[in-house]
Amino acid sequence: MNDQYHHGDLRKALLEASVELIAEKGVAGLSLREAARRVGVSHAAPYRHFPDKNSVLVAIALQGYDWLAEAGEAAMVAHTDAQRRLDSYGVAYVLFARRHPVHFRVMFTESMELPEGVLPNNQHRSFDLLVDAASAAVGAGRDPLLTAVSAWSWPHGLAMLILDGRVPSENVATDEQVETLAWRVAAQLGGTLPEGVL
Amino acid sequence: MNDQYHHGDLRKALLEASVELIAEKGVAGLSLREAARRVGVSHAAPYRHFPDKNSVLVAIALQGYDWLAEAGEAAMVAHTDAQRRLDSYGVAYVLFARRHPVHFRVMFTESMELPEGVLPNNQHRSFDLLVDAASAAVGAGRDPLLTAVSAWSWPHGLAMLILDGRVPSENVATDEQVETLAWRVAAQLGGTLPEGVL
DNA sequence: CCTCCTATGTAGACACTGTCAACTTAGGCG
DNA sequence: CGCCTAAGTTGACAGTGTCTACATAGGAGG
Repeated sequence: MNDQYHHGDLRKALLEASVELIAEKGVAGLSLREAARRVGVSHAAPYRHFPDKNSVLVAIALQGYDWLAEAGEAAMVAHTDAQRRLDSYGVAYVLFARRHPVHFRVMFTESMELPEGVLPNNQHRSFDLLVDAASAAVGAGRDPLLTAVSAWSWPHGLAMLILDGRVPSENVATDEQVETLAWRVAAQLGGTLPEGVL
Repeated sequence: MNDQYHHGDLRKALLEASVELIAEKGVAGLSLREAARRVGVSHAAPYRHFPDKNSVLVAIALQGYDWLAEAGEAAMVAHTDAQRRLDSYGVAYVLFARRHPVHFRVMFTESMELPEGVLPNNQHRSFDLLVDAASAAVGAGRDPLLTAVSAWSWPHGLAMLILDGRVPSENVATDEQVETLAWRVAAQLGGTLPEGVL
């Protein structure tokens, strides 16, 4: 009986409905009124939980950054070799984008404006991870920034291209295929292929 | 005296105003009515030249694909070594994104839907170029698709990260810096640095 | 030179959106 | 038990994309 006046956890329900909506119609297709409608609440109710539409996007993005950090950590912990750790992060990055396409898109959508002070320069665990791993992988005298940017660029691009349907779909039909492709790209770009990835 | 009833070339003027608007407020901030207003024409006038808002985005994107193809060709023609040609394409790709950020964003924005039959699977000169160069760079028995995807992923990611302000801005303040960074990333990812790029 | 046809423009309407202000209600705390 | 406040509602406003009906100008054909 929580479909009364007071909803159980409207904030959460709205976020879920928003993610669904974005999955259906894209980030630009998100409408707070439609989300409210789906949750069975009036059109202005969302404003009791979010100051504006952008804040909904921010909430989804922050959730995504956390998940990405977890996935990256989990992937790197299995390896000790610095380059292998970087590659693992990259593969996990691509796989994350594939498994949470809505969150990934929102994280990097132009129309979402992060509040001042929150990741103005990528100050988030998910990015610190990358920078730390890059520093560790850098030989004396090499540039950690360059290493980090390189290690970030290819998974970011690959993830985007896959989500945009720019990689022939028969090559990215399953999560396994995506993971294999990511490893092979990593190898092609200077890493070494771990055993058992073909 | 073309501020009469009939505008000189309203279609072109609208496209220019749209690009300006997007530069100011992002792709999501484009409004046909506002563009019409800036051009000094009524709110429905754009519909004499474009069936809908999406078509404006498509027109901008197609323009961008053409420019990208030109830039890629121009960059590759100077080199004969296959890997060097691929890297050159990548660097030109990043530089293109930097010089035409609006077009680049529109080209890869989720909210633009290309009409059926136009680049459904990247059938455009700009992408053919890449695939051809990849095929040429592939040793016997290696996978051309993998090579193309790899060679596309890093510039695409790097370009996106730069445009999103995710690369510390002091490292990408000028076109020269961007070009140098792109070359260094290419080298870091398996290519070889051409002479004179530091 | 005049007339009429059509491409190009305008005006007005509709449904939808984000957002605000004013009102209502329910549920927990004194 | 009553009241305060967090949470939800209703109604309004400006802005949007898009449609339909109307207006006009400028060139083609007589």
